[in-house]
Amino acid sequence: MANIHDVARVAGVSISTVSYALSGKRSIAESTRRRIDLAVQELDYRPNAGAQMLKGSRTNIFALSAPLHSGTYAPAHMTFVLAIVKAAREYNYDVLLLTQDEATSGLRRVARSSLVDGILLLDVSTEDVRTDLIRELGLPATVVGIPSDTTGLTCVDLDFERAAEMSVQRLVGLGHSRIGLLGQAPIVYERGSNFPPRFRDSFLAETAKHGIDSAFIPSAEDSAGVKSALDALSEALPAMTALVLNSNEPVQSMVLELLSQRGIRVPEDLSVVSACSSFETDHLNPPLDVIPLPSGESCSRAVQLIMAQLQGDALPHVELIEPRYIALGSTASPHLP
Amino acid sequence: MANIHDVARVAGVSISTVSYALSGKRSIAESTRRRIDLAVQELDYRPNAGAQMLKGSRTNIFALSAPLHSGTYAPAHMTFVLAIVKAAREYNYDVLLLTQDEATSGLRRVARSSLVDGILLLDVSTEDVRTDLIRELGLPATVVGIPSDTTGLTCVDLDFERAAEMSVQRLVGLGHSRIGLLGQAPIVYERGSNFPPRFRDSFLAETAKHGIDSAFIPSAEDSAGVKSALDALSEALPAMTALVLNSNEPVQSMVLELLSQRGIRVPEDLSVVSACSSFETDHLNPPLDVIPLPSGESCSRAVQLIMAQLQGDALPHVELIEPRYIALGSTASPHLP
DNA sequence: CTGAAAGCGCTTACAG
DNA sequence: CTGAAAGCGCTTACAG
Repeated sequence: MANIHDVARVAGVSISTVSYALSGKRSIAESTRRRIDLAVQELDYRPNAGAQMLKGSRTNIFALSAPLHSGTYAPAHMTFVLAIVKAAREYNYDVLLLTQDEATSGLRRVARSSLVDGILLLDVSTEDVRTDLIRELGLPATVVGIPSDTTGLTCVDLDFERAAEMSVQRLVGLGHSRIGLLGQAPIVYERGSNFPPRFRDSFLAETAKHGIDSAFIPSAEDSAGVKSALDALSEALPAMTALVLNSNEPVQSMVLELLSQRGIRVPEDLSVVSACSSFETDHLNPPLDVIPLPSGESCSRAVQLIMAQLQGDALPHVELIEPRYIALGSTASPHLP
Repeated sequence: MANIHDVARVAGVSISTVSYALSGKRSIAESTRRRIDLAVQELDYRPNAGAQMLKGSRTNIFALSAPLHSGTYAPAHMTFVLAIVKAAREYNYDVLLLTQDEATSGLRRVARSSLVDGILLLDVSTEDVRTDLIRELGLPATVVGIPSDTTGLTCVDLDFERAAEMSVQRLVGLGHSRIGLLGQAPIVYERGSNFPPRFRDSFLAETAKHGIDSAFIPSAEDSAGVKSALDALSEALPAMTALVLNSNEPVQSMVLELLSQRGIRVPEDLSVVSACSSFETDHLNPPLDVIPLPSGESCSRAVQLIMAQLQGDALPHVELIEPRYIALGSTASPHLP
């Protein structure tokens, strides 16, 4: 493999000139730059990553801690992982993937060996051991999600509270006064996952604020579970005219299938909103109004925030992304009896 | 951050002794080793990754090229990614995640900058540009999946042909003579994905070999698509008594739901086999006989094979993993009319 | 606008 | 059983 000395020799300059030409850290005569570029091309030269890490102050690698918790919807998780990689690449950063098994030990290892410049945390729970570790390591880090104690952390996430409010306001604005919320699997609420409870609590607070009836039921992910969750919802909230879904794609599909089987039309008989969904709802039948879970935006912002920390001009803070409501025709004013 | 000189000073030895003590590459007096271990503990020392890369011949990082193709079932994909990371960690390797956007340029970049010791390819298609690149780079590499031209490549995958044979043989052994195969989305077969066609072709060959009737129908993934695929299958193969599913979890769920709705009992009226499935089938209703897609085994073997290449004792070859048939009660002898 | 040189933190022959 | 020293391939003050 060609090294910087080879390039310098071919271009007829010193290695420092080659280094500066490549980094752009000082001005180089046009003709010199041309010769260096040619030599680089000819030799297919790329600076050795190890040498750059050792000498430079950057490794250009981030660690991504992406544990797959039970109950986490894998496609959404995958979407975030890919979005992080994509966002990191825009700053010329690569991503080292760390998983469940090594949640804290792996982070500690890559941090202490100076293998990474920073840490990105995905899928944080309310009480997450990784957040303590991050405080201890003192490395630049961004958390996607909001743990209960955010002291000293940089966090970014969709504003789930606001998303719940938007869902309710939309439906209340249309005249609904009996709104149900179908949630995720019970385990998701128990294991301290951070956003489903945030959504649920805000939903309940907002409906209460408007003085209307509401009910929340979590739902298992198999068809029997969805069926019984829907039944429980009807029972808890007779004459429900609007339904907010905060669940994964198969569950939402099943709900629509069940409604159709029972002759319940959307939106004529029931308005339905798909809230904080990681997938497209326009191919559902019918397409659902949606507040998207903006993985691209969250991850892109997460990377920007870690880059700012690397440059030293950033203070720990929590950043909430404003939700967008996309109407696709699944909500309407309720039929008044 | 403490470096090797700090450790040497605290332990009262030379840096080379520290290095050898940590690498185990030469024998160290018990008392010396103890002092070094203590110093390492006290300083929380970890060798600098960049320096090790530069000086040592290994970076201890693999690149994992894991593009998410349209039509790929994300949970299965995620399972493989996690299994690769887990397997790599057992050899003290970390994994750098590369995605779609940079399929070849990213691999070239990390290879030419000596950032990685080898490359792992996931989800290869029959004609995959990444395989040519791997031949060109000459770096250790393992491909999970079987492209059409395997010359010079090290490949590992479940033996899908054999899995299809096993499914058919199981059913033929029970006396079935009209066996249907429900496949994945049509796009999966068109875009050159490597295993679904392998499974399909082997299924058709094996049923032909036994002289029995069979039919193959691909299936879209939404409930309407599954319904019409099942109908098409019944039409193509009237009086079908056994069904092989080579599809993702939501589709298999929907199939079982539809069968139940139509009063078709499993296995009394229809034997069903779940083939090459990345998910557990024991919580389906009813649980399905399954030939698992062994992501752990494939990935663990993929990493073993790349480690062997690093040690220089490995020749390019294709390695097929023998499928296992797990009976969970969803197959039985057909009712004779 | 360019170059010579120090040094980042290791590993590993070489030497005893 | 241990140490002194060279050198991996860069970056970056320092100097002109």
